Amino acid sequence: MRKILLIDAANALYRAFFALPPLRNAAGEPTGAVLGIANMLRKAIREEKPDGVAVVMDPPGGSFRKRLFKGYKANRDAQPEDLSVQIPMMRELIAAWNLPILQVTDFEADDVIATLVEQAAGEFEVVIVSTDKDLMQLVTDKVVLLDTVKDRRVGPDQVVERFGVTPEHLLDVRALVGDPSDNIPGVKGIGEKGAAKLIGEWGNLETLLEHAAEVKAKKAREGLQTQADEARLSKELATLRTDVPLELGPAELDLPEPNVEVMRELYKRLEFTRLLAELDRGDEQPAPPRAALKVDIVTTKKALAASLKKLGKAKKLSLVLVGDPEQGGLVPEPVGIALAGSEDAAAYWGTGHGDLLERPEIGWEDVCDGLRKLFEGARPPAWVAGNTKRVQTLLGESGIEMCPPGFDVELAANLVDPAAQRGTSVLASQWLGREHQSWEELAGRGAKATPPAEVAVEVAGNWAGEEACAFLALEPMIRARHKSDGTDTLYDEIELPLTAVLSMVERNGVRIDEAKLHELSVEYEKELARIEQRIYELAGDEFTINSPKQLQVILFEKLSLPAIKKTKTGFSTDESVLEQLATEHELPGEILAWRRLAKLKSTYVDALPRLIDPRTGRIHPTFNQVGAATGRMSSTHPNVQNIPIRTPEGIRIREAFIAAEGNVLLAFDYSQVELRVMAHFSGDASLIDAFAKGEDVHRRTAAEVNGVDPEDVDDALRAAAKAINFGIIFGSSAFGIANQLGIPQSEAQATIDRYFDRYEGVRRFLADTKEQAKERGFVTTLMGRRRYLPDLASRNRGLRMAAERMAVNTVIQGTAADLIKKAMVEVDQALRDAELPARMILQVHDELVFEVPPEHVAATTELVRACMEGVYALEVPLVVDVGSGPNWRIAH
DNA sequence: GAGCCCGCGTAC
DNA sequence: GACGTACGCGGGCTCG
Repeated sequence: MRKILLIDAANALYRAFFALPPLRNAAGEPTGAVLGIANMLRKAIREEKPDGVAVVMDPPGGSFRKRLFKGYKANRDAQPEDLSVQIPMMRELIAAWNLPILQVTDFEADDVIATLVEQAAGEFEVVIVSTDKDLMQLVTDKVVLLDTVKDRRVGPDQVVERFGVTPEHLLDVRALVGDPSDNIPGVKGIGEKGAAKLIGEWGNLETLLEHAAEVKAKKAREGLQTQADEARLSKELATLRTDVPLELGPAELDLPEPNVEVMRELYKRLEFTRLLAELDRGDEQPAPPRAALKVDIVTTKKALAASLKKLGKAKKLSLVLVGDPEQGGLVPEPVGIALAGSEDAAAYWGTGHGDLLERPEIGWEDVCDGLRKLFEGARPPAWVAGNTKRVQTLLGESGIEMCPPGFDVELAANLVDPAAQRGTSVLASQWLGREHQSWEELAGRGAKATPPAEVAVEVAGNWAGEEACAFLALEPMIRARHKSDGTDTLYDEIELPLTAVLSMVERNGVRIDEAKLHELSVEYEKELARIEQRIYELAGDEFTINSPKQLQVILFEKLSLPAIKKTKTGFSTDESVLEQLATEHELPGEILAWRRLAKLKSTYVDALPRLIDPRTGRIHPTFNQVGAATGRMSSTHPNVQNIPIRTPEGIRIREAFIAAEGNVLLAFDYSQVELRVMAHFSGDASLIDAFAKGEDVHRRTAAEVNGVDPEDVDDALRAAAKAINFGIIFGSSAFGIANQLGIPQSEAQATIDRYFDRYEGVRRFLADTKEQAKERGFVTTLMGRRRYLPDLASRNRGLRMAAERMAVNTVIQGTAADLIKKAMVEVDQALRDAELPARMILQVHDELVFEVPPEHVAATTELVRACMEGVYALEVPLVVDVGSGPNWRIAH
């Protein structure tokens, strides 16, 4: 029997897009989804050996279903720009294969496929490459769905397994369940399990609806009785048409010869190196999915000695630690470590694995001894890891001070494309075209995950060894990319050395005054209870104050206060709304007061003590060196970068961040760093002059924009100027600024216009930045950090404008991040050189905090300030404000 | 109960 | 639609 292969292009494209890391070629074009399709086509044709192939696509402009039901697919998100631009590339690819594309106006791809299946009935075997549930109704013993990614086929048995009914009954089940992704309503209260049971009992939808009253489950019965029409509509929507007019029938499909020349050019342009190599080899066999790899599983002292001998010869070692994922604090002891000296061989030293059959006889101490032998010699090998900061912190805690790392895979990949931040091991495997699981895929995620210690030592070892080898293979590829992108200096001189500095910052940690927080907790508790009673009195009812949903009922239904703003799910009760309502009723003001205290209590006062490490009595935040797409860092467990400062109640929390016994805190703050960066880039004469003279820039701006003397600028004028200065950095519109200042939009616009008349250079900088970003598809910071912004080319105005704001903001925010990161590396070195005992303990975007004995305050102040101010010669001076004291409130 | 999203609020 | 970058809390929903 002849076999035909039908490719559901949209399904494959979406799947590849979301499953694969967002690869790009050097020209900045996104290519990941097309690579996915290319692999899928190659694999499906090679393995299925079909007699005929067709690619099926949805037509532009939707299908007849939209007329049946206005809401059809209405809740779909807009197609991401990075995906849209890959559709023409996909067409090029299909053309190179010489495959026909079937696309019929007013019918979806699913209908085309159903029609082909109908026409093929009995005469052809049909393989549909798709994971779409709607297509499962077509499955028979001659028609299967193929998932090339997971290598899974869906036949009648799999449908029964998945849905509990045979394919013929699937439509009825789908009618009840609906499909949120297509906005098909279904019947509320009935899920997949319930639907299968009901259809199993009653045979089909109509019979079930007739006997709805007899259904036992209350929710389902009521649903069926009230939503019969929805169910029928859902069924109609999910029913595939088999009468689509087609230019080609199953008998006309064949397996054409691909156009190798066209394909080669396309692969070259898209930089599909592995496919290209395969094409050039004329290789019919696929490249091996896994590198042939040998992992030496070491669990005995004897084997460890032998392994050490072998590894001792390597000039470079790649390390992969296996252990519990960090939950903040100083990470726990790992259960094993993989070490690879070459791309095809690794060792895994297992210690903590609990296999009963082969419990390792070596312990973590033995591993540490081994590592010392390898790394603490006179000429230690270079070393590489996925997250070198974590390795340094963790081994450091075990008493092994590692030399600075040679390469950090996650960091390096981030500099190539900061948006590509998910699952680095997976991403890594994509660069190499090699299958490699993430740890989550191997062991599961969250509560259901197998703890590392319970994963068999061979399994963990093979995984870790594979990853270690992959890192070695990745290094030259990513380095080459850095070189061509111009991110190599940023990487070598700032980001990589910074890992060691941050590792130390995390290990230093911050001392917390637990007693003080406890006091605050008790005090806030009392006050909250008091406000709570008052709120219940005013509301005339008890409710969960922290629930916006319940609060809406009280405010807008019970008290009939005016609803001012909407959120996605209802009416907003945020601060600005409550502020406005406070003029009409006493309750909103009390809610605000309650919220402020409750926020402080739950997020800081009560949460911080729980993070104190009992071994050090301090909190040890984890810094994500590339936490933000702009290059800024972020912090977790806790987030030390959003500790309150603006309100009197909030600032008391800073008093709980204290210096170690016999020390003080020293805080260094870059003054107006982002505005200075803007002055530098724009070359704006007036702005540069203001900074050169050390003036108060906001005051100067207010004076210039309003044509008055700086002495005559009052608080309101200065505040307005400040809002505009910051607004420029954020890309605010008149609307945004008007909102923030509570002035009419026209007035805000007039002020903005006057601003740009006075600051011509700033206007030009904004325009130039956007224009260049559009040309290149990305922006760069002072140190060459890149951020791709594909939405700059979007046809959607909202998306495009947002991307333009990000472009400007990234240049400024990212440059400020570059500067402080560079300063951190240099300060760290300078403190060592000067042998000062100051310890860096915090970074808050434009601020560095140190802990230092009082007798060294003067020297440290001098040295750190000089480093920070001299980090880069901008067109304007960099100025650092310094403060010191027993706690962070006073030091800042 | 775990996991996720939402609304909200904190910082720079 | 309208101001950029983060993290984290409690409520509440879904799923098993």
